[in-house]
Amino acid sequence: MQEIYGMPGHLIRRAHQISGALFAEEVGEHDLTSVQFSALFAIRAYPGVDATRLSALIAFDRSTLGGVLERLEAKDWIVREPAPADRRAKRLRLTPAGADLLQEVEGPVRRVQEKLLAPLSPADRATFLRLAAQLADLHNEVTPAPIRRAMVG
Amino acid sequence: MQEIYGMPGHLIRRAHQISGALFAEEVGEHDLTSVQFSALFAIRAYPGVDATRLSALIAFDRSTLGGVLERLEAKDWIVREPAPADRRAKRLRLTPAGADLLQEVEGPVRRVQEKLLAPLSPADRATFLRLAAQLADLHNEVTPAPIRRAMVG
DNA sequence: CGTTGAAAGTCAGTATGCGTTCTTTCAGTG
DNA sequence: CACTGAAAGAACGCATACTGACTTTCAACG
Repeated sequence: MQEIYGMPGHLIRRAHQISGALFAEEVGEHDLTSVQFSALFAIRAYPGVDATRLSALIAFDRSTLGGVLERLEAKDWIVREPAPADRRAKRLRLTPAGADLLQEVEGPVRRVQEKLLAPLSPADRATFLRLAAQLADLHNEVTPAPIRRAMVG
Repeated sequence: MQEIYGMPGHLIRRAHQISGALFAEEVGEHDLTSVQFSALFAIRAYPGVDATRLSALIAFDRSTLGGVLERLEAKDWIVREPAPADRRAKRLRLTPAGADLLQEVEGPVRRVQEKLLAPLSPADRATFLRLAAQLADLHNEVTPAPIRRAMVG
């Protein structure tokens, strides 16, 4: 079993599992998941994005994002208004309630990140983040790569 | 958006996403997921385990594991036989086909792990694994912790 | 030996995550 | 301006994940 415990794939799955558990612990009472938080955050940063660009921004699968946006809309945190120039696209915006919620949870979300890295020494935290970012960035071909400097908004 | 891109939670989600994509690329043709591979591997290491101990060994949610085992059984890779001493439990074993498959995919699975870490220098790979293991180990309270030295088999 | 609390599995409900397909709409081309 | 290929969403199917409830069975205890 040591083979599995040492596999990067297994360790990454565990880290993801832990990340989700911590997020639920700190933010779950707001009825918000980490995925939904990322979507709200990105919509605030780029008011009026369409779903496809949003999916690229935060590296979500397009199909998955549909359901996420549906739930956010049902909770009255975002609206999907038709784009004037393109009748296929729908522009996404936060509602006042969505903006309020986002502000409320930013503290708790920061705490999640701190708790997540708490087992590492401060120096190791920086190293871990650097290596994780490097790993993700250099694998942008295999998954929906984020558009860092997209022509959005 | 830089805030999100630098969050450990986001980076870990990306790493998990990439890991899954690489696994599908290398092993997907065998109709096997990374989750199913872990289960098969652990069952081979501990023939006769029950589902609850298996879930602890590989850090799976117990409810989730039910469906995974069902699919493995449907593909004739494992059998669930009633435990003689405890009529609640079902002992898990590989079928010959399951054992064959596992051997077949071990090479490809190793390649997945190598590709996953390929963006890092050899020294950084070791560091990343060490830190990820440390992070996972020291968070064992918040999620189903693996029983490293369980009294199984 | 009967009661009781816990363990093993299952099931229902909700939320991702990804592949595939289909419709609608657009944009470039001849 | 008709045609074609591509883009944007929506919808369907499968596979995790996890919570909570429920049944069956066991084991410990008085």
